[in-house]
Amino acid sequence: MGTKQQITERIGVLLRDSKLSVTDTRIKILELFMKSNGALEHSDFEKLAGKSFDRVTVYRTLQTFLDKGIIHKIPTTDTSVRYAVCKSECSEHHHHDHHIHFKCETCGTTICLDDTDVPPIQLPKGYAAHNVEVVVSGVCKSCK
Amino acid sequence: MGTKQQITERIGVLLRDSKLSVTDTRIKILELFMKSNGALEHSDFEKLAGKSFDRVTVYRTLQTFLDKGIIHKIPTTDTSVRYAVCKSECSEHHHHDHHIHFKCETCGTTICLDDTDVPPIQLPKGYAAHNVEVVVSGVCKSCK
DNA sequence: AATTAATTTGCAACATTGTTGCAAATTAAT
DNA sequence: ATTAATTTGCAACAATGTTGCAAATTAATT
Repeated sequence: MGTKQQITERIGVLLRDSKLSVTDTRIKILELFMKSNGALEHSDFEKLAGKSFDRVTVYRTLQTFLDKGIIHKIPTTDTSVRYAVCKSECSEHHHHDHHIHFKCETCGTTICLDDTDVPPIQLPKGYAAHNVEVVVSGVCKSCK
Repeated sequence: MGTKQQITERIGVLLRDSKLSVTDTRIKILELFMKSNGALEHSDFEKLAGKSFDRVTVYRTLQTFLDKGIIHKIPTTDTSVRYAVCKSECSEHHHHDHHIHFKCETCGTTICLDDTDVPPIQLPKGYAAHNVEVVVSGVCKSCK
């Protein structure tokens, strides 16, 4: 992962590449993503960072990162929205998240299984697929 | 689908089988599910049924139906929760929703593709799968 | 390096969504 | 028909998400 110094540097590059100002909030939020081994939801930022930034700023920052293809959403069956950082192939307006997501029922974390491809799906006649989301739930490596 | 009379009869049987009282609210909500060709979210009930029942009652009714295996949730990437009626194989505490879900980007409806199986997923070593959720988005038959 | 322009942030106020306790009403059981 | 059990609606609250706008920060310009 590199030193804290190096991470901050990498985040700076990432933000500038996305034509975004480099601000404390954005650095901090990306740091949280990189430290975490799983997906984060909105409430996690308040828990992890305390009151270091405003709720509204978090909403706006996450939306900005989504727009720029820096993070992506993971579907859930509850009202929370989970976010994870995209890999390099993602770009503005075009996400290439051809991986599946895994939610551990024991520890609760959701992770991207980057090396597990989404299988081809044979849809009924007349349907055109643009995107396939797969979320597997079960027990993860660390919890078994 | 049958006449309105027949539908009400079927709903009564369904509720009694689930050991639930047969009430106006429950009948009405199940009617809405059966009339609708897609999944419904909470706000739909207020739109479709107006003020005919209380918001709290809807929350509680949907929760009850979930508990009894009458309906199931469909994952989304937003804060809404979508529900659809289960097929007969579903029972209390055990859902067998081995079908995929399709969300049309044009008309916005989400449907169950009951005849499209969830493909097998090869997880990395150490992971155990209990449930696989697949949501495909694209253009549906009616919108193409 | 200082000034200006553009962007981002935080606050306040509000809108929406989900939850809980409890009394009244409805349904089921006797 | 009466009693018991369940369900509903209301009120009040908690949590979550949104918008406008002024102040602060960052980036661009001279």
